[in-house]
Amino acid sequence: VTKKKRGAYHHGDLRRALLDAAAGVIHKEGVDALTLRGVGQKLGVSRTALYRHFEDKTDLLAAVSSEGFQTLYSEVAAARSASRNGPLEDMAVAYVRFALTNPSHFRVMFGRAPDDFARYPDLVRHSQQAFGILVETVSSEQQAGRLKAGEPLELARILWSLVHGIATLGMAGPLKLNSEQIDGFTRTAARTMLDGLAPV
Amino acid sequence: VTKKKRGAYHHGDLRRALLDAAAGVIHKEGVDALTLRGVGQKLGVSRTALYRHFEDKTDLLAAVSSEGFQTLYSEVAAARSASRNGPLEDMAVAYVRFALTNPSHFRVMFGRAPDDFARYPDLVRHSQQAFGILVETVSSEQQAGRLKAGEPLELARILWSLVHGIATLGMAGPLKLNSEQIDGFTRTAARTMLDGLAPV
DNA sequence: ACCTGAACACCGTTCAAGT
DNA sequence: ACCTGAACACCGTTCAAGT
Repeated sequence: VTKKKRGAYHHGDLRRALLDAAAGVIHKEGVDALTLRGVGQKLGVSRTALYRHFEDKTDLLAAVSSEGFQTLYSEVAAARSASRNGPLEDMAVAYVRFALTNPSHFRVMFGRAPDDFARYPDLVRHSQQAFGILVETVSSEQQAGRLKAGEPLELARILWSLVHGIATLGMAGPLKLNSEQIDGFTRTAARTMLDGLAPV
Repeated sequence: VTKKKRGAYHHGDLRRALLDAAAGVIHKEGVDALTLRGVGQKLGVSRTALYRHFEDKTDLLAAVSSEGFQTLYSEVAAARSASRNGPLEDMAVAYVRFALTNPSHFRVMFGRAPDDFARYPDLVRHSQQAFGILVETVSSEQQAGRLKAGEPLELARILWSLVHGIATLGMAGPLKLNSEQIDGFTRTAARTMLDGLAPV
């Protein structure tokens, strides 16, 4: 975040800078602390400059959310590639880790009313991509005989619910697990579920 | 919501009225639409009358949240008493139904940063009570030989995560299930998990 | 005790005007 | 095109004053 001299134009990639600044505030202080005026000020830009790049505040949040889904996707994909304990278990750990490392960002991605974000095709696409890798992995695990038969979409939804629940509750506190315990808990939960999904 | 003549005192249970009005706005229009001024106006009361009963807006939301946990608890408890398909499965359905029937209320209960609500003992107590009935049920199902042995607290956490994930994702849309499908999905998910939890 | 209006320090957003 | 300050219609919250 570099200041620039007053009166000069930004003339860099202001959109990128706004996105990074917004994500930074969200990460450090939470969504409630995010104000368009504050972000502008931080970049040495007027409070309305933002409207050249985003329709409104929701639009900004949708873009931040969209980038969150891209990060989530790539971290889950990396976990699958480097998997040591089975792809589904390691993907689950990566998902939960992302949530606990970026709790405010995660809340922006999932904490809003569905309609708020439905009209952002980019966001919808990236969130579907993040789910897609799970469905795909379930399918290939079935074909490899490591998972019981059944509609892969349904099995994926069940697994996603479990992992998402751990992420949400672990974050919100009620699970009362610290960051060292959470990995182990996630693995236990995944294995418990997988035992029930083992081939007969 | 009855209007009263201008200038007169409220002199009823204003706290109760404020709580109900707030919950009503949250239910119908979402949390973002909740303003202290609007609630006061709806009750024919000045915009600062509320501060005689609540410290600030967060305090109001904590109280609304607390009542949400009480409702959730009693609906889950009722489902256990009237259970036909096993207590855990029917409790799961009740939990998810509550979330989908009161999505905005549910988001207020779970969607905030943990620290926001930690300092409200009433809220903490009621949310723990809601979790307590699950731990207790897991424990009694184990004693009845219908669940495999193990730390009941851990098994309860796993089950809670699954059910909470369904509630959150079902609500947010990504699960893409309508209210008729969600019951069936919840039952399937619970059974899938329970198969893995069956005694050996 | 309980309630009031006025005032303060903020917001997001619009818009005519500048370069 | 991109950026600006002024203005508008809101917020939550504080506070001295009323009954």
